Order: sequence, then C-alpha cells, then structure tokens
Amino acid sequence: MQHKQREILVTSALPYANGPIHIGHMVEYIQTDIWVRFQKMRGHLCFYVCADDAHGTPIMLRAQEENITPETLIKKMKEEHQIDFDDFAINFDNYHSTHSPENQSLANIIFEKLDNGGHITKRTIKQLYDSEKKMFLPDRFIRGECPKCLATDQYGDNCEICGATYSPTDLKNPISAISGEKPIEKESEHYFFKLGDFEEILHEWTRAGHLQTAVTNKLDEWFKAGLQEWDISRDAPYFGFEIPDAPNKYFYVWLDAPIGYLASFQNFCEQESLDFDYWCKPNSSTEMYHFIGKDIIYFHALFWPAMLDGSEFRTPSAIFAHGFLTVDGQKMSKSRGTFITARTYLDHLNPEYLRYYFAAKLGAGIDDIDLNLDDFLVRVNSDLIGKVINIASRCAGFINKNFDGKLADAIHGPAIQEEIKNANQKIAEAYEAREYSKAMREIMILADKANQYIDHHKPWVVAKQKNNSNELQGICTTGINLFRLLMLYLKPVLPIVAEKTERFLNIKPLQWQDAQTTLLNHKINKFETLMTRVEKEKIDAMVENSKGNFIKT
RNA sequence: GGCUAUGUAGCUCAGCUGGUUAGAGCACGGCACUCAUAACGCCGGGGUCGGUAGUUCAAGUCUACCCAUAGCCA
Repeated sequence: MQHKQREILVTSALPYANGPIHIGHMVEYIQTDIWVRFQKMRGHLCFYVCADDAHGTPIMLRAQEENITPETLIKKMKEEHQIDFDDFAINFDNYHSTHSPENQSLANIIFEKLDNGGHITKRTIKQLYDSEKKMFLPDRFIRGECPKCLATDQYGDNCEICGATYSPTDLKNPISAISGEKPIEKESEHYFFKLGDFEEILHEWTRAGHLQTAVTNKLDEWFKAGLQEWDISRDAPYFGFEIPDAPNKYFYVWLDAPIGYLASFQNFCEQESLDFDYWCKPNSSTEMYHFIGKDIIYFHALFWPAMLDGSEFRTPSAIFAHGFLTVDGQKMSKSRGTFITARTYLDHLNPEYLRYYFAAKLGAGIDDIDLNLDDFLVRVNSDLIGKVINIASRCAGFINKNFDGKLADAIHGPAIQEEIKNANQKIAEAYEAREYSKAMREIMILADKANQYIDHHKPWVVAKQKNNSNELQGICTTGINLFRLLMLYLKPVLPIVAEKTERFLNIKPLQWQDAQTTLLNHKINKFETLMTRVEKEKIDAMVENSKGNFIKT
C-alpha cells in the first residue's frame, strides 16, 4: 500500500508587505496548508515555503509617509504577517522575505542567464514623471479623466466606469496621486524580457497538464494576442534590487517576487543542509507546486516558467489557482464591515471554524467562494460540533464512568468500522486533487452514519441493563474508534482539534496509515471540550469591529 | 468593450462522457429519544435546474443569443 516517498516543494503567493493579511488572503494559505499537512500525514517529504513580497513603489511611499525606512516597514509587516499565519495554524517550513541576500543573488543569476541567452532587450520609453517628487509614476499613482468616457478621477491603467484600458499617457488632465502636481512626460531606458522567445515552449507547457483547464483557456487569449515583451526595470528612486551593471535601474517588483519562492527555499536548504540544486535544477525528480489566486495567473503561468526555463532552473510541476472570496455574496467592503482582517477575525473567532468552512467550499477550480456569515454559523456548528465531536462526547462518558477510561478489547460494530476505515482512500484522493469540498461531504456522511450506529445501539439503554457491560463497552469503543477515524481524516483541516483529540485518546500524532488500525484495550483520558460552538454575537462583533476599519492597502 | 468563468430547493452546494419520477446538508413542519456542547435518530413539505430559441427519440447536462454576478486585459 505504501507508495514511494514523494519529494514535494509547495508555495503560496507572497503577501505584499504593505498591508495586513485579510480573510481573502487566508483562502489561499488555508488551502495550501491543508494540502501540505495532508501530504505530510501521508508520509511524504513535503516543504512549504513562503515569504513577504517586500519591494516596489507602494512600499517605498508608505515608508516615506510613516517617516521610516522601507527596511523598517517591511520588517514590521513581516512580523505581523507571521503572527497572523501562526495563529491560523499555517505551518510554513520557512518564511522569508524577497528583500534578502538569497533573493538578490538568485534574481541576479536569473537575469544574467536570461541576458546571456539574448532574452533581455533595452528600449527607451516615455512615461509620466512627477517633477516635484522626482520620480516616474506607476499607473496606479496617476489619476485623470478617462480618454473614452471622460469619467473623472480614474487610474492610469483602466477606467472603472466604462472598463476601457489605456496607457497613462492617454489620460486627460492627469495629476500625480502623490504630489497632486501635473506630471510631465519623460523618457527613460527600460529593460524588457522577451517573452515571445518562449512562445513555443510555453504553448506546449501550458497544455501539458500543469494547469487547470479554465486557466489554459484563459491563456489562449493571450497567446492569440501575441506575447509581448515584459518591462522588468524601474528607475530610481525605487525600493528593490539594483540591476547588475545598470546604475539607478531596479528590478521591477514582479520580477523578483516569484524568485522569492526559490530564495525562501534556498534559505531553508541552508538551515537544513538540503541540496538546493537537487530540487531546483532542470529535470529534478522532485515536485514543485505554486498555489496562487487567479488574478496572478499571468505571472505564474507565463513569465515564471519562461524565466525558469531561460535560466536553467526546473519549471513548476503545476500551478494551482483558486478564486476570490466574497462575503455575503459581495466583494469585501469596509463600509459593510466585511473587509475582515485576519487579526480582527482572530480577535473574535476560532481559526479552525474558518479553516473548516473554506475546506467545505473549496474545490480544484478557480471559482470564487462565498463566506456567507449565516451559513458559516450553522455549517460549522452542525457539522463539527453537532455531528463529529458529538460522537466522542456521547461515548466518552460511558467509557470513563463505567470502565475507568479503558476501551474494550474487541469492536462491537465491525461493519461500520470497516466502512469508515475503507473510505480513507476516497477521501485521500479528494485531498490530493484539492477537492476538499468533496472530502468534507464524504466525511460528514460518515459522521451521520456513526451517529446512526450509536442511536441504533442505544448505549444509554444498555447501560441500565444488568450484565451487559461488555456490550456497552463494545458499542462505545466502536464510537470512539469511528470518531478517531473521522478526526484523522479532518486533521489536515483541523490540526488543533486533532491535537486535542490525540491528547484525549492518549495516542501518538495521527498519520494517514493509522486508519488501518483500531484502538483497543487502551486507556483514554477524560473528555475535554474539543471545540465550542460559533456564537452569533461574536460574528456580529467582528463585523462591527471591521466597519470603518480603514486600512491602507 | 474583448475574453474567461459562474448562475440548480429559503441558505450552502452535488449532479461523470445528454437517458428512468432532479439529489445532499442546513433551515422549516411532524414523530421519537434523552447518552451527548438544546446535540442525535425517523418521516415529510419545498425546485418548470437564470431567460429565450435550437440540435436530439431524449437536455440541468450540447449550440446560439440574452440577462445577472465575478475576475482578467501584461
């Protein structure tokens, strides 16, 4: 049964070091963490690395605003992010920063390889320039009238009113969002990555099973339009890495961001004495997966494999994109109190509620998922407390009271035990395929059956009969074992409850292969509350707390 | 505007390559039970599967158009 041990490197997209983590971000980290925990439970070697994305104009400007250095800002943000992740039980093996020596060195190596391969070109372009702040303005920092519909106060890249896309120099009456001054046009030499050089390789790669079909379809559009050269440099002042032999030219933040995956892993390899090259060189037998949001598919499915291919690194085994989070059917909104930060959530609610709720909704596709707060309350309460934990709670009392915590030496309901045990393969397949909603549905059906079993055999009736203590012990031992299996299946999603369960059952940390065994003739501990119900008041307080919580992003 | 998705009971979602009277959980109504964090069990009501037109012996499942929602347009 035991397969060959796989070697798997997993990443989540790097959060930007300019704002707090919110529950929309958490969809991804929870999705990834569940997958990684599952792989580890299966006995595979699996590493989960991430980092803060710490470069770019927004960070530079925010630091200026706060009168601190960018380094101070990103250090502070990284600490905050890590605490949030920790409190959500996101179990990174390494959490690094793109502003790190490893990342600089890798960015240089990759750039130089691409340059030597003839994949970098230079060209002078015209951009809007803020002469007061003495800097070129990114699209998002220019406001003006839409050239098409004349709507006022639009960004430099597209119009939110009519949806037109254009270049910032097309805007009418543009002003700098930083100084409020009218920008001037100014020329500058930029570096470009010739993505078109990789068209054939990419076309093939994007169809070779590394992407979800919806993603492949989406990319078709871009192939049809023709792959454009990608502008990878920015002029000083910029917070980032200076391009080798190009004074005052910096790598665009999106160039070194994905490299941050490798940098974090390299940093991890140094700590753990692992062979970085073994994992990252072409044709490596190891696996590498990137979990991302669907908004950044372009960078991960085109630029990134092209960059890797052109610089003699292995390409990803797969890119797993997910959809966005809406709350109560709408985009998260600060005024409605549905722009909920990770911290605000944690101030009021148990992280595992959200882990379960997301798991119950996540499939392998790129569909958006909705956090419906009313549904969240009843779903978590009825599934987790009403169904699963209830099984332990209704059996534990008998075992502790009548048998001094000792389980019987034979199971009373072998049929149901077998059924739930045999479900492990189907559930594992669902986890592996990132079909968590399927896995959760499956587990809850089994939980219903476990409750039916107990109801059918009525231990509370048996307990009142004389000379029937063997049967009572057998029934409850079965119930406890069913619960143990269900918690094993839920462990990737609910690591904290799983740990409490292991303590309660007085067993070693559950691994997937433990589904093959039965707990018999074994002393368990007194039942402790494993999880309490979600309370409506807490949700209301969280929403109230999120209102007017105007965080700059 | 172009493109990619999504739209199934009050809510959240299953429905594989088209094929018997469209499913589940929750919520709701009734019954039963009292071991359990008012939890669990049994029974039941509830949907013309976003709309229109088509292909087919047969469409929630295919095609076209329309409407709504979300995202992308480097």
